Amino acid sequence: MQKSDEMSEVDKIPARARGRPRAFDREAALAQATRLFWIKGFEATSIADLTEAMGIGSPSLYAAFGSKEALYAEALRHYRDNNEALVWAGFFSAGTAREAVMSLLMDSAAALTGCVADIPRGCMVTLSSVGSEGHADLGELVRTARAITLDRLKLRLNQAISAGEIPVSTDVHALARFVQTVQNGMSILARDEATRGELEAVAELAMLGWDTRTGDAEHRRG
Amino acid sequence: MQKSDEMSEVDKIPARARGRPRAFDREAALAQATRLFWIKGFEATSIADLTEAMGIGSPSLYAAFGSKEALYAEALRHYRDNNEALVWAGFFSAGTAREAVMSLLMDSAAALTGCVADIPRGCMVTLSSVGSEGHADLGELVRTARAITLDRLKLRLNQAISAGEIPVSTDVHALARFVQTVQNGMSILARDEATRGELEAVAELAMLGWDTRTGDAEHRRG
DNA sequence: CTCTTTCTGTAGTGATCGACACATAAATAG
DNA sequence: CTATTTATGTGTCGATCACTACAGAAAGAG
Repeated sequence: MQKSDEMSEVDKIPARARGRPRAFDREAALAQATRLFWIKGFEATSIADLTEAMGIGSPSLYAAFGSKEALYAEALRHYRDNNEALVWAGFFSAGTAREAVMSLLMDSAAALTGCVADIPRGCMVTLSSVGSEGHADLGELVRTARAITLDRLKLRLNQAISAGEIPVSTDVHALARFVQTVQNGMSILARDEATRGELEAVAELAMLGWDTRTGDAEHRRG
Repeated sequence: MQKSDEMSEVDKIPARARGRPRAFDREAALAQATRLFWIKGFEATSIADLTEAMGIGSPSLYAAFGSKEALYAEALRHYRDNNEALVWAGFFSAGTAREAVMSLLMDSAAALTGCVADIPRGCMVTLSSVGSEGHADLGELVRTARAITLDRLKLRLNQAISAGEIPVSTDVHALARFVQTVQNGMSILARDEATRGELEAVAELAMLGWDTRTGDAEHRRG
């Protein structure tokens, strides 16, 4: 099921494959395809749209990526590799679960509104709707990607309980679902042109619920 | 721009139009079209899908609705007329802004998971992505529909301020954006098979943020 | 050089897209 | 009855869909 002769044992010194060399930068073309899928979605993006944006002919596209579905799958990977850190770096480097979640929501507010890089608004994974009948495999792929957020949040919350940071009685699943809900909702608002400041205010309000639920009184306001 | 000879002055006693009568129930067919658009979205739903679900031929569809875009616009209206009350009835009948928002989120948790009627998961308007280039008019239509939620929330919050229910210092816009974000996020979770109970827990956590922000101490937990 | 391998551009595959021409059927108006 | 009006079913329009056959071009291997 996988191309086996892509990465041979000879890796150092490119060592020109065999035949005529590819005339375009595969990663650069993939980046353009990712951007297009991100903005328009899978169904609404045609091969003609893609070849124009990538600057190549359709035979080159199919030779390099296999099919539209396979290209989308690779675009998802490229999206993760290049944009995940924008939203999750602070989460993973934070000292407490509260700071981690706060970072996640604040960085999301910035990233989803295209304020930290020249990227489209909203999350490509969150807003993807390829799962709606047909393309079942791609649907499963994006649904799995969406589930990762929940897993990471629950893992971090459980660590916080072990560390005594938040009460053992905390409903980890519900709290993680809440944060996931807020982040998802921010993607939709971002696509409807909400500003970074508006989403940051939403993040702050979300953290108030966090503080109350986890009994962290020192951060409360009002 | 409107069909002028649809509702003539003679309204009582149907008074058979003139030619051959329509062989199908227009509203029933529209209901089927709405359901299909709701589940699959505008782009992914083809005329063939629609005619099959509606049980009519394509000439009948075009004679009755004009075009795919016009049918979608009518489907949006049908969606609002038949489903808005499921989510907004409690909001409008509530005595306080807090109860109104709580009702909105709780009823959303039930409706979005298909628990109160035989309807698809998630909100048709929230999850619609017809705005992504092409079909600019439909994009504007759904964006306007999405904005109504924010308007209603802000209106209700301002009333609450006038009534002395919440502090004058409350950031109405931010709080409304927050509730809108949570409701939007719930649509995405609902489509990913989250349960009514999970979304209700999310709604409760969201209300904790509300209570802290509005200084409503009696509802706090922890 | 020739042979093999791989990529590129032209051109086009069958399938499906949204939308409609046309003839016929079913109603009213006279 | 005939004339008019409207809806339906068959068949199909040009455009676009995802995808490829084919021939030539550009590289290494011998």
